Amino acid sequence: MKQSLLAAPKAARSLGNGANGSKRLPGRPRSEQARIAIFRSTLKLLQRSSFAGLTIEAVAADANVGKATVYRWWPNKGALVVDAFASSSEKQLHFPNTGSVYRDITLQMSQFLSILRSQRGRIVAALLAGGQSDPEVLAAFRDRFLWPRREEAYKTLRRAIQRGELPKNLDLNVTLDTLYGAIYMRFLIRHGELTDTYVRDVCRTVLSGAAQGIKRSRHALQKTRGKTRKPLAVPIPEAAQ
Amino acid sequence: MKQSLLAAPKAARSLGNGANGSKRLPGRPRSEQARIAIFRSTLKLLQRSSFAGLTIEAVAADANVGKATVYRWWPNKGALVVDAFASSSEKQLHFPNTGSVYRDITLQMSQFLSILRSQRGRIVAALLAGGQSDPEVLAAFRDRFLWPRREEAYKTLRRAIQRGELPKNLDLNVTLDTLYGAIYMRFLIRHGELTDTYVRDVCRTVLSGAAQGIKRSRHALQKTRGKTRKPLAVPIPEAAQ
DNA sequence: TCAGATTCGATACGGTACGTATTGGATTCA
DNA sequence: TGAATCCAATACGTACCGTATCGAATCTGA
Repeated sequence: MKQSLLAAPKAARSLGNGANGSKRLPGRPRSEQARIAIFRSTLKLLQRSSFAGLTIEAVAADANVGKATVYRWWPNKGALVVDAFASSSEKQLHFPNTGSVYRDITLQMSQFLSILRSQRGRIVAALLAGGQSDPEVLAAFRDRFLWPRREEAYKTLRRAIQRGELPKNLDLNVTLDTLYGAIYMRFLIRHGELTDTYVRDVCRTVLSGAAQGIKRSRHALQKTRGKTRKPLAVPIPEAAQ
Repeated sequence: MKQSLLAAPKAARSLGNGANGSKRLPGRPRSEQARIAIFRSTLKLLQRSSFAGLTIEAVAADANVGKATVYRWWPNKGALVVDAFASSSEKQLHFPNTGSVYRDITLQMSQFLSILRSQRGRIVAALLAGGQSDPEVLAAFRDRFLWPRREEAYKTLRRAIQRGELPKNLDLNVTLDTLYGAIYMRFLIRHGELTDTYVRDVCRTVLSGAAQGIKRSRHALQKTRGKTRKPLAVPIPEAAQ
């Protein structure tokens, strides 16, 4: 029986002497110390190796833990890596609220970029690479990393729509995939530099395209009449100033 | 000594009884039949497995070829996969010249999409996944797949600039990464459907954004004066008609 | 015609990591 | 105290790695 990477570990035992009110199961409780050490070693080794190069044996050895202990709680490498990554990437990459979509998104993207460029970027690459052979790894990446951030991105775009910066009928997913796809593509294929200038260029292109909305050759005036659109504020690049 | 994946195989021996004018080296010539069979089996197995799951032993067995024969000509799995893929994807994915950037790119993108959705898409995924652990695989993907297509894409965009559909100072790489990044992202993360509608939405967003060019708050009139810009033709989506 | 060079498929080899099983000791509850 | 569960350590069979060796096949050049 295959086990979902998202489900709780194999046994629903409480961790350590957690005072979670419920009855503690008999027997020796799971070692919180071992769990932490395994996560730490997983992330540490992933920064020097790749997903394919990471071995459970090396993780167990580095964490001073029995190999069977790893296999007891995680069914495979993908589950372990996803868990370790998720535990380390919560409460990160929030969107600001500056009153300008362009600024909100470029700021968050720059944060994202600095993560991708750091050692932790290797982990994102490892997850996406491993996800191509294991659908559950990919699903876990989406559920535990992509969607939480995207929920915030939706709110950011909706605020912009309410301000009149973006049209009401904007397809949020297309907009976000176009924005972030440009980042992911350069990150994964590495055919160009991931700079803050690039972030600004991408945001300027996509957001000004999104601001135009659906072009109507005939009915444009009727639709926008009576609604004053606040023009999208996009900065002038230095070279053109 | 590490060998480049792009270089010729380990020995520069001619294939079969090739009448290439030059002197044939002594000894038994390399078997063209074996080479073809190895490529065929590699691609065949990659459609059912992943990059990580593919083994040289399985390829050799499927091709009825000695394992040493594979290792004689390709230093590792990455080199083999890249070679097999490149040999099968030449002369594909050309850009049309319809007189409209929007049509040129949506048409080529739809072609690309149908490849990604087919069994062959698994090979692209395998290359990009494998490339995250092996920089040479990624380099080979760029050199033998990405750049040849991008050269054509440059020409397509330059034609559009000459027609006045796109501004002269357009950053071609940013434009193309934004266009195709949206495709690669959905393809690799699989969080949304890869449909022709998506292709049109992405193209409309990016190209209308690119058409606006660099917004100048003060000097816009002077710059565009005397040059009649042919407006970018972007179709109206059905839902809005 | 034959010697030399090189490839071929087949097979054997040591090495590494896999995932499982077992063992003996530690920790907790009833 | 006994049952239950965890722990680290270790042994095990399997799969694939990449290399080496073998005799047979195929080509060049003398």
